[in-house]
Amino acid sequence: MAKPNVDNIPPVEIIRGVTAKDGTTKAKIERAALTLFSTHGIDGTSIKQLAGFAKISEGNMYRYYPSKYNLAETLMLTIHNRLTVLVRDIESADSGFEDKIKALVHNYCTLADDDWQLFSYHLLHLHHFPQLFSPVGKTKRAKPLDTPVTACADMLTAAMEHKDIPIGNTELLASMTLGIVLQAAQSKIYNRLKGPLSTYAPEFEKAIFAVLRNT
Amino acid sequence: MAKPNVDNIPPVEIIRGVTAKDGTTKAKIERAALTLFSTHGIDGTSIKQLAGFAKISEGNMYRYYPSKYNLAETLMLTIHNRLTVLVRDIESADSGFEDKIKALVHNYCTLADDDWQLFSYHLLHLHHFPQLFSPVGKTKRAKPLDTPVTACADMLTAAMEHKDIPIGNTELLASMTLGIVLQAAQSKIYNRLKGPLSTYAPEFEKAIFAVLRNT
DNA sequence: GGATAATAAATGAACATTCATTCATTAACG
DNA sequence: CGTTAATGAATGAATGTTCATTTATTATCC
Repeated sequence: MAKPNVDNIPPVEIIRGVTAKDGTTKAKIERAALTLFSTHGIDGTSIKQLAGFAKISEGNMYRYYPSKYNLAETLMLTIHNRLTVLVRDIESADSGFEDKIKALVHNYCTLADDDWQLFSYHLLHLHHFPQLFSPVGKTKRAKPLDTPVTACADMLTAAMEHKDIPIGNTELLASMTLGIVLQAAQSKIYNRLKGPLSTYAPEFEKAIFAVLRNT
Repeated sequence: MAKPNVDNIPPVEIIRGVTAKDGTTKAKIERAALTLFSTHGIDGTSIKQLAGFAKISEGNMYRYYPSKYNLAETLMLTIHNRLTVLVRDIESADSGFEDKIKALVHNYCTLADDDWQLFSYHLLHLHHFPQLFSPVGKTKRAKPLDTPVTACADMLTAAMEHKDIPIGNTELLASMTLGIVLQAAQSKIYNRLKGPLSTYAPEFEKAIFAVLRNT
């Protein structure tokens, strides 16, 4: 298998084009990958299984992706960047803190519901790509990748400066509030919660405000 | 690789004996497995790598575990049962709700800190073992396995009956409150939070109470 | 205690199988 | 016809597991 290439990060506009659900061969490969990678892991899924699920030949896979790892990485970058952009867009918007949180929860849930396979893949297998979350690695990488958690932490820092919420450990608060939504998402994957994630958005909002305003 | 055996669940007293940190061969295998499985995944770790890390021969692995999958499953069952027992013990204790939550957070963090490798393995790779979390699978399994989440949900149900907290969706509340702690743990794995998890126990308690008492 | 026998632990090469990837060939299509 | 898409057999490296053999430890007997 090809080695990870940390610097192979397609620009967002290209990324946005991936993971369509139409019947093209590329889409069939991507949907097969999301399904099988999510349930059996990347290393636990073979090219033969992917090709079988997508109902194409093994060799034809390589016309669309140069390696299994590149396929897995591209999919992960897609959702990782979408989520990051989502948070950054809201962060830079011209609205009050309360509205921002509400928009954040709503958009996050909607994005997850829109492509639950892609979202699950991110939730379950992000740790396969250390370069995507490690704050500043040991390598000489000039700019560490932006992440949803970092973006959330930045939002909280700004909110503290504007005295919207009490001063606190931003990394910790970002983790705890994100955890409220993400663990519920995990419970949905495990069939402990039913229906779209958006169903629970009002509860998420209330819980997040409760945690953040806690002195 | 040997297939998963859902019914191969050692009793708790046997489970408790595993994952020592002494220099015995079995312990060396288990520590190597926890380290490599956590970072590279189960399917991403070969017997050769395990043996190399543990500094024993490949063949000798099979004197202590019949297969790679059994090793991975045994370790997962160990931590999964420890966590479940931890919650159940507190649930059945004769103390007030507030004290139970405090004890829960404290013991959970302490257990995690005591064997961070084992805890991380559980957090990152539980989804490799669907039989451990799927509430009631499609199989004719008589008794679905007890889990930490189920135990927490039961605690919340009791608390609602005793009017310690407002009525609500127990599964959702269990997810959200667990998420507060687990996402922080994940942030610690990703080096976004420093020091032992117990450091943040008081913050966890406050956040959990804030969420649970939220009307 | 020291020599010998019995048992347990450990090794690493050998095995069949599976893997990701390549490539010569064929099919589809404008 | 020429170009692109698709196939699936072929390749060699890597995989999990087995096993004959060696080494270490423990037990037995004089």
